[in-house]
Amino acid sequence: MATRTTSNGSSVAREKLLATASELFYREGIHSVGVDRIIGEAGVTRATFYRHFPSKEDLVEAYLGVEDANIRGAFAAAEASGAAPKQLVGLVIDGLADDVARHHTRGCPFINAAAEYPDADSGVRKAVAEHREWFRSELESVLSAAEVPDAEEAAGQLVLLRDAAMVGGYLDGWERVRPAFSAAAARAAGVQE
Amino acid sequence: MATRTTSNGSSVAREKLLATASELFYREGIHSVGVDRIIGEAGVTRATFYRHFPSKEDLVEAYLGVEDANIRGAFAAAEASGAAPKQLVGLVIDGLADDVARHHTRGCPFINAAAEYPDADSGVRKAVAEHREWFRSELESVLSAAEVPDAEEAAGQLVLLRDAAMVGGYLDGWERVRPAFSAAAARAAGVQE
DNA sequence: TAAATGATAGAACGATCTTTCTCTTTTTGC
DNA sequence: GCAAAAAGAGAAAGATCGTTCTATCATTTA
Repeated sequence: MATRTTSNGSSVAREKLLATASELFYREGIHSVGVDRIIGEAGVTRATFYRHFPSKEDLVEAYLGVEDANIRGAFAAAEASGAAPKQLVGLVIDGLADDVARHHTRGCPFINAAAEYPDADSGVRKAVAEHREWFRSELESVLSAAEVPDAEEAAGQLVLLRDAAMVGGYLDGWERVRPAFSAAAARAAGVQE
Repeated sequence: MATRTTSNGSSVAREKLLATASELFYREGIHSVGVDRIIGEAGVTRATFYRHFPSKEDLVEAYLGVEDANIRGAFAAAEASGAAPKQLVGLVIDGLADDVARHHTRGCPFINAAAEYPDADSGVRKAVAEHREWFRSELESVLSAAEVPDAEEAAGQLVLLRDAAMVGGYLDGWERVRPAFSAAAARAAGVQE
């Protein structure tokens, strides 16, 4: 009786593969996780895997797509909360910190992926570049709306700080990074701590 | 007539292996570079490789050791320059920036390695942790000597900023990161820009 | 000079990698 | 209810992975 397609028309096997791979790629790295492992834990056969993803790299790109969509969703939710522009800046910064502390304790999926893909022309690196470009401009528009002076420079600093928070949270522990991040982010965005 | 040991008593083959591996590991990632590739480019045989490094992981740790030694050397050179403590802070910050801009354009070797080694108990991750611990305390002592108020917090911020500079320099290009890094680093260390 | 060490050369191990294939069963869309 | 599509099951390809081995040759050390 088990259905084979999910409510939004996608395939159950595909979604299971993507969820399993996302978890494994993030937790253990991309080259370290083989296709056998993914299909085993997803409870799916090899043929099914290759029906949905022509190659492993397609799956990797889909994984980054999931991470990208998650973050875009978080921004969209914050913006839909009806907060005033200046409040939104604080919400975004708190949201970034909360994300590092609770969900991304193994570093940034994009930074980690880039460490494994040196070729800047590869699909993976293009996905990374596009995500970062979006993130930067999204921050800039939030800061602009809040009338932060020199929003472009401030956005650049926030990108910098979030990269550092991701890396430091992973390698040194979030508690050790939190004070420096909070102070610097608040100052960069021109809000009181 | 070619000698088999180098001037400081080490083995020529070992040094060639280490130099080749360091280059390849940094440029292309660790799991992406196989032993065959390393011995091929080093012009050394498999048996020689395993004589000097019982396993690939030993070579990886030796590679991180080289990177660690390079940075320690740079700090030692700056300290031996005879600059006054307050000048030394500026020298160090400039040195970090210069290093990112010129030598470490593929990111931080330690951060990249950690992305590929999720097990915090592994030898690689221990090497990463030790390096970061040393780096942090070294910065703190430089800042303390310059009588920077709250050197511990300032050191934490500089670690953060250097991580970010490494990552951002690799993924976004150094020119895009430089302004934010320079401004934030100078402010964190309490020196004028 | 003799013995010990280090390096060369190359085959080969078993494991794992990504990918392709055939065949059967189940579910979906019309 | 029927044809088409999706998934299950499993073998197997071919490549590469890290590692071990047995030889032979060159160099260093005693």
